[in-house]
Amino acid sequence: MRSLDTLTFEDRGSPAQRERRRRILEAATALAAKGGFEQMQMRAVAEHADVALGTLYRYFPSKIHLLVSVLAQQFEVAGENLARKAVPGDTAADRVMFVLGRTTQTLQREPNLTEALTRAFMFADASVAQEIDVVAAHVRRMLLLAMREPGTPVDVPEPTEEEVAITKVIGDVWLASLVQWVTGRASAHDVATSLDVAVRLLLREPRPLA
Amino acid sequence: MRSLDTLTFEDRGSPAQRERRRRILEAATALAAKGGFEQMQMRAVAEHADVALGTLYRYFPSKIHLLVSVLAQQFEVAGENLARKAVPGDTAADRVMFVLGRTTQTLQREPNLTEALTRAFMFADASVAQEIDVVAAHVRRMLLLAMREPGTPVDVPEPTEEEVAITKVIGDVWLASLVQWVTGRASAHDVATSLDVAVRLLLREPRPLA
DNA sequence: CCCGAGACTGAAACGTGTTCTCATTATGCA
DNA sequence: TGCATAATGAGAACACGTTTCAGTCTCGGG
Repeated sequence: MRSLDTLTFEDRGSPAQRERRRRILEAATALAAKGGFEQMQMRAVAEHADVALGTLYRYFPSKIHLLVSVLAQQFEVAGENLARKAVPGDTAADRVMFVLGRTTQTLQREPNLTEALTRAFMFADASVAQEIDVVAAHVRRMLLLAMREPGTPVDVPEPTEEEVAITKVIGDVWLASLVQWVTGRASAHDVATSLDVAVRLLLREPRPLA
Repeated sequence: MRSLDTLTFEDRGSPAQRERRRRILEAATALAAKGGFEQMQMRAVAEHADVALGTLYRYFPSKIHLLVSVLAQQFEVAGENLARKAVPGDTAADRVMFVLGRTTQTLQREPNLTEALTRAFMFADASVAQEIDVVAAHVRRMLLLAMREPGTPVDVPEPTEEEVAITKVIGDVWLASLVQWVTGRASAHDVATSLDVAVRLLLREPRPLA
């Protein structure tokens, strides 16, 4: 079965097909925002998007694939917004915290949607690797952008191993915190605190060679 | 050794009930070890444990509850083994890495079981908070034990905020790495590397390394 | 314009987690 | 002991993700 959903593949197909895909993602987003993971049901998505259930499954081979694709779409928008103007903050830690705080706030404004997307992301297995990579790349890029001096291109010069390692750790902490938040095991404040601690510990200055 | 509250809960009921509970956990563990999350099916657990399906659900209100309870049990055993002798290593980082490496290795020796337990843990919602807390407490305790000088009791003196924050971050990274491993998005080596990086960054000695 | 290959639809069907029903058995108490 | 209550067993039933299938529609090549 052909997978249709990475960015490069998104533009494939006839206009009618792109339109169907758009309607499906829109319906999935709306339903997830309304009732979270459990209430975003495949039959309901198909109905709202006005496609047959079989067609929905041709476009997205599982509920998890669909939700992770929604997540990728959300991060794409967030990444674009972020790239529009320079990240404020004097130190890397400040800038990273700004980005994390802003994105986290956006996510928390739609708690049901975030719950659905986070759980899907966590439950995804190897078959969703392609979609997962899209999301991971967005996150990595956002964090690297923030760690660099404002105005510096994100990939020139190549990020150091240390920088990549730090973005990985921060991404992990962010994800784990979000999971705790969506499952009601941590408050929004707890999430902010965890991130603050992690960023302070990881990006404290001056950074001795590690 | 009854160090944690679960045991008080676990010991409730008649001998026949405790025996049923034991058989259920045993069957769940065996089935998960054999076929992972998907193949640990509730009907099969009930059959292997020789209880009716309804009874299984009276003891564990969902598959997730059951698997997280198995996880708590596993960590209890691991914690006991760990407490038996002092953690080797000259620095906190060394000792934490030792504990993480050893536990991770144990988990990776039963990949299907670990997959099942990790996914259940990640998928758990607020209704599983009690079981989740047991697991989290075990992890926190293990890491604090390793960070302290060998022989120091883990709770005397009270862990500092910084110590607790660090254990939280390390726990998050550990969990995120495990998720990536069980979903085939990272190799065992990748997990070790992630943990090593995180621990080095978080627990680097105050003075630049000698 | 027509044809054939896919794509789409509508509906049924399947698998597994979960719930429900009701008869039977175990338990604790007067 | 005998009874009220709760726990258990056996199995049907239900919900939702997923698959399948027969028929219909669409579209690009001849």
